[in-house]
Amino acid sequence: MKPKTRTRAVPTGRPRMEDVARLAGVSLVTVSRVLNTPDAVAAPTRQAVMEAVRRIGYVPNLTAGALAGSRSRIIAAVVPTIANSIFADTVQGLSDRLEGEGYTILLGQTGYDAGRERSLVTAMLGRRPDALMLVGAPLSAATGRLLAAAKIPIVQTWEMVRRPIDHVVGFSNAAAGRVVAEHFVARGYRHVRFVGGADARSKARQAGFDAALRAAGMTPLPAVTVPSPGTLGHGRDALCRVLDEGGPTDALFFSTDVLAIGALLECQRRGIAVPGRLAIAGLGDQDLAREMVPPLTTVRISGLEIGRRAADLLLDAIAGRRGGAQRIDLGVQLIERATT
Amino acid sequence: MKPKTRTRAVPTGRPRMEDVARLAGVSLVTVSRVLNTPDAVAAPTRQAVMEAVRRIGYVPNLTAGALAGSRSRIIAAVVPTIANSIFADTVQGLSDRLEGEGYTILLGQTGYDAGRERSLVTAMLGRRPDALMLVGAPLSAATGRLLAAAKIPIVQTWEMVRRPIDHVVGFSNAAAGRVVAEHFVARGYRHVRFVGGADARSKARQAGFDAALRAAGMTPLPAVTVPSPGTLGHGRDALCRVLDEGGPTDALFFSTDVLAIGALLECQRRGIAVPGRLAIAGLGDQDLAREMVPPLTTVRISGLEIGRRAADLLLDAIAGRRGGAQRIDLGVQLIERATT
DNA sequence: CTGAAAGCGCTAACAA
DNA sequence: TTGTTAGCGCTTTCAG
Repeated sequence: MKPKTRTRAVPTGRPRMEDVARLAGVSLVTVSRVLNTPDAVAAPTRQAVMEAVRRIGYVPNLTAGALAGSRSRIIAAVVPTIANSIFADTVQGLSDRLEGEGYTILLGQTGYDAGRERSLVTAMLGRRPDALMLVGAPLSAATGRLLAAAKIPIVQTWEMVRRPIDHVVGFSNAAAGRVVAEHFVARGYRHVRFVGGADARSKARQAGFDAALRAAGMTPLPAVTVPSPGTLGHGRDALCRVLDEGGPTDALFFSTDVLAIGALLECQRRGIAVPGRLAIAGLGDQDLAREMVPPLTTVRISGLEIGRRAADLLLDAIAGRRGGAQRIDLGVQLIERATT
Repeated sequence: MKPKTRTRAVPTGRPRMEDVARLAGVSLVTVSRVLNTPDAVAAPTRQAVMEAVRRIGYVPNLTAGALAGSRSRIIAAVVPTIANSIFADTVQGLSDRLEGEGYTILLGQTGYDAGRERSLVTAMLGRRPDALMLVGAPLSAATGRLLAAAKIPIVQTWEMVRRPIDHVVGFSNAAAGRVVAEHFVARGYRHVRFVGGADARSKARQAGFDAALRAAGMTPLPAVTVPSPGTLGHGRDALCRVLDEGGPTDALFFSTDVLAIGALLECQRRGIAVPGRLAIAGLGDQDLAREMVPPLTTVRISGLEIGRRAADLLLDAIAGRRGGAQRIDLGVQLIERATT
């Protein structure tokens, strides 16, 4: 037994392209072509190869393909959190568009933590994705540098980031705050207040809200800060705090629908008339906002659409279509319903 | 200029391990060791390498690592849908546990479609994940074969699959239906009905529900079928259908909290007394179920816990700990609240 | 239209 | 503790 070149690296044992080639009686390259550029191969050859693929249950090793080729066909998605959140819609939109194009989604959650974001992004970049989507601005400069150095198409979402790394698909969070403020003013509310998290988007909504109030000659009451991500419980707690303080508050703008609905439900429990005693507005226009009794006034934002547009942008960028960095502002729209 | 071995494959242009090695004055393997098994390298060497890594902003190519080594450090997660769904919690739980261990999550959605599931699983398996989590049983035998042939740890969740591929972390959907049925019987409801989707888990809940009713000498009214994934709108529509038919229905078991809440809100809109005129129960015990007014009777299922346990199981299996296939039944618990 | 050769960037065995 | 060597499974030139 001649010990021909002892194998060092560990083989996987799974069928390889070479096995398919042998069975089909063609060379390995031909198999590769059938799989990647079928039109470049004669029909009979193609069929023989496909048959062989089927027979041995060959599943191409995309890791090897990614290493050898230029593209990994992986898109990374970085969101603050996925559970009970509006970002799930964005991931869905992104994924729906991309799966059909042969891309796979790498998902990561930062939990609004800068350190976690950094290690997450490092790990994802290590997979050499063809593009990356993230929500908002990086939580730290280090992450920003990492992203910029990656030299791949990047799309930031959910806000019109000031100094974008590359593309942006979002809306003005300040404008969202403004339209609610203007609505409150028009409705005659005078003691209004913002409730939201400490994250950048929430702060931007608050800033826009406060600025519009001042422009109308009003002084916003101090904001109520809640943890991110917002939950129904946080919305309820915020309402309790406002009520317990016993101030003159007559309208509340919550940074997200979830918070607003948590508060609205607490009002129902306590028998507080909405909007009679207290007006409530949210942001997101989730299904539940429309279905609530009474239906919630909110700012319409389509997380799904953000995801889809981000996907389209990334696809174009990967293909080398379009010129420079795009900045897509999806705009905001106030949906006036019964809680204000 | 001697044209030494013209490069064929396309280099990425990003710094490689070799670049770090040169700068640190060590060999390539040493860099690899510093990154993977730092304890196997002398402290001064390690520091020199780390410094070099920092200087040139080296991000290890995990694709190359996966190809050369045995592990990809990728875990695939296959769920029906992620937006507005209980599965988002499971993905979160899985991801929370796994990220800390250096794994990255590949996410895919089947949309309850067998064909899409098949191509999705093929694509994911092509990335050679170290393990895979999926919700329930494969939608087709073809997917099942693909999964079994992958020879990696697999965990099926959200149901105690009859013939599992490998591990299972779930609960008995039939038992969930049963506890609700028994509760309805005990409460004295006599004209009860199931509302749910056409997916396997929903059907199992219905079967358990119907069986328990028959065991109590009752005949369940025909079930109302809604599309999967369930939405608030579907719940509302189902309620409308039941009401329009004008039958004697006095209690409704919805396959998910979302459906139940959609119906509950419609009851509020129509001024239908719950549970006076109609009792409503859901499944999932999402935050909203507890916060609703009145709070919803439901079956507690922790999607987060399912994800966490699945992650733990997979981690053990990858490490070679534990013996055969595990079957973890998290059980079901009826949470009696005010809607029944 | 098909094939041969040359890597992609890294890890694993082996030796020093 | 560190270095050398031989691949992992595929795509990409370049020839034919």
